[in-house]
Amino acid sequence: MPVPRAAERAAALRKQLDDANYRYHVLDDPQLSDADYDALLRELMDLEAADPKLRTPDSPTVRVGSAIASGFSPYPHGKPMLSLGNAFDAGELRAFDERVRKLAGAANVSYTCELKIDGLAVSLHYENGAFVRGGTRGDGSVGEDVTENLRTIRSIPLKLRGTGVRAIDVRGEVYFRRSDFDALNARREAAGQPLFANPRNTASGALRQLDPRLTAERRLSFFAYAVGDVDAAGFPTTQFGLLEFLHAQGFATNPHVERAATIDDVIAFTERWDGEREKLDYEIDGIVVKVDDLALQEKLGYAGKDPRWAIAYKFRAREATTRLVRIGINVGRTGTLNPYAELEPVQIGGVTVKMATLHNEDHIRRQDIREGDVVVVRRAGDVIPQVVGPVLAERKRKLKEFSMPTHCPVCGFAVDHPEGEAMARCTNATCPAQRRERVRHFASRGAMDIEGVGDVLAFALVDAELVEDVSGLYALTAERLATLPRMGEKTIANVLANIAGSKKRGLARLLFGLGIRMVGAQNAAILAGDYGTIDALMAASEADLITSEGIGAQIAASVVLFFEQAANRALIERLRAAGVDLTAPKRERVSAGPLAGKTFVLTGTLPNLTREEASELIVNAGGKVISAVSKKTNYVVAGEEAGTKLTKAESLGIAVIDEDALRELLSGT
DNA sequence: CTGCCTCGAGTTCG
DNA sequence: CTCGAGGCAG
Repeated sequence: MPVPRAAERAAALRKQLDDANYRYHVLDDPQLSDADYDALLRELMDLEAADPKLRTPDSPTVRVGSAIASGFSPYPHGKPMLSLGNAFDAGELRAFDERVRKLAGAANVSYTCELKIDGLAVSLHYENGAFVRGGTRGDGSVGEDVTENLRTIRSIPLKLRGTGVRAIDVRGEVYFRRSDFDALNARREAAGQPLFANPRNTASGALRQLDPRLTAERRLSFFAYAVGDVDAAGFPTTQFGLLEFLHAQGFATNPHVERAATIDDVIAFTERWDGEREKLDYEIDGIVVKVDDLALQEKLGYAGKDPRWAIAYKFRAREATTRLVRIGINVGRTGTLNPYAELEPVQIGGVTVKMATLHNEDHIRRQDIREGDVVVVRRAGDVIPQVVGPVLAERKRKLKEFSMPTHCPVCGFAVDHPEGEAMARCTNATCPAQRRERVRHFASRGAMDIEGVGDVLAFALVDAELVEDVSGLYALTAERLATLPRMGEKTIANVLANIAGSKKRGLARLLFGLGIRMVGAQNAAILAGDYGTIDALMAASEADLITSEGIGAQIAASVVLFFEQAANRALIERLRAAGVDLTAPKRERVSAGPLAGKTFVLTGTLPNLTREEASELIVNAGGKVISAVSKKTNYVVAGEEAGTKLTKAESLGIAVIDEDALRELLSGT
């Protein structure tokens, strides 16, 4: 016989832990700290371990996970689990509404709008108030039995709280909270394990773990939103009422649900959440719209597999999975080896993505990305595609780990990868890839701004050996250009005129164009302004150079090193002989002006000004334009489609102004 | 030495 | 836009 006091204590603990779970996961109003919860849970586990007879199937201790399964048995669904038709814009929602109203023979139909959680649909079966088993959606009629894993999810009640329910199948979504996902990845990073790519695929993997203890560690969550077969008294008559019913039974239901009286309200709901979805602690991929009246749902019925009474409005995707076919290597103008991913083309947010940067070797290893993997691809800031990580569950066979080549893929020279540095470099200064990139950079907009000499022509010139280094551009003749394909008379004349025109861009742009390591547009302008001529700069020692604002030992050393090279000195002489302006125009020091001492950051697209124009106006008024928002920023000028800088500004409480407000500041009013 | 503020470099698609 | 890393103030 168990000691009665132990049995009583176990029952009391169970009740306390159960209540704590309910308050935390369903009511979102925790009253017990995590540490206290863990202490109580451990006490109960000890009691149960000392006397196995004290164990009950609905004890909170099952949530830490029990025996390892060898595979999953099939889980047949009573009523099939639905798939929904999709709508991608307001027009398709209206068409859906019209169909519904016509079939219903009603002038107006009201709907419920629910967030479509990006997780995995599951079905949970309860008998006489207790959770008995649960399975994944599978093909809708048969899924996999993942009962033991579902037990570990704390927002799934092991006992129903209400009475009168004899049997019920509750449907809902298992998902990962972003905060739990980030914490999991932080733990993995600390342990040197590869990171998971996104919450959805990780949740899917976690639910299909054979060892429930691993599932328990992942901390999944659950929202209930529908029922299958049900045998209960006092069942609600609307979808909205159904959600309230589920909540009363102890299920977490999503709080952001609304009744919509008309399709216009539905559309307003979808638009609102498309903008606010980033603010949630979980990912949603759309809005589920259902006819609110359950009797009307029944009447409308099904068209094939899809119900006629519900539709899923899908947001434009920001993320997709595709296969990574190959990892290629580009060589940059500074010799950096830049790995990139060749992808099977995939649509993301309306564009086809087939390439994405992989940054560097470290990044690839940290994410454990390999050729042949199925990967998650995202458009960062909705523009530049990036490979977030592999979907490990899809890695069916062994794939080779990535390693950076030890020799330059273009010229075959040794690759230098200093300890502790992110980038590997080709050591050959005359590497054809580097020469091509240097010519392209020299002609680019921020540098000498030679229209017509973009990457295609720059590469062709180097490959055809018409241009060996940037000074070669000034030695080009019409006859030589004519030997290249697609170069007609007119094009040739234009290109030559533009090259000639670039001779008077001045020292600052030229310095930037030369591509000295660590000398970008900003530092080039500072050096040009301080030294005035290239001869003065070439004569400067490291000690001289570091007296310039923002120039430290490393940059100074890089500049000196560049001008020490005989090849570079010869290059400068050829530029001089060609008549290229090697002096800086007088730096107009605007220390007064309406914007004196103020710093600005530009983001987004302004209605009437380009970024360059806005920047020039600010500088001419004595202000300063910097690239990143920090506490020292005075104003953020935001236009259409402003990015993360706007968010940052808001969080730092920095003044955000539009173009009109900027003009007011400029005019000094 | 640390933490913040900058700048440099490479980035995709239409 | 993002990441890495240099410069510099505290």
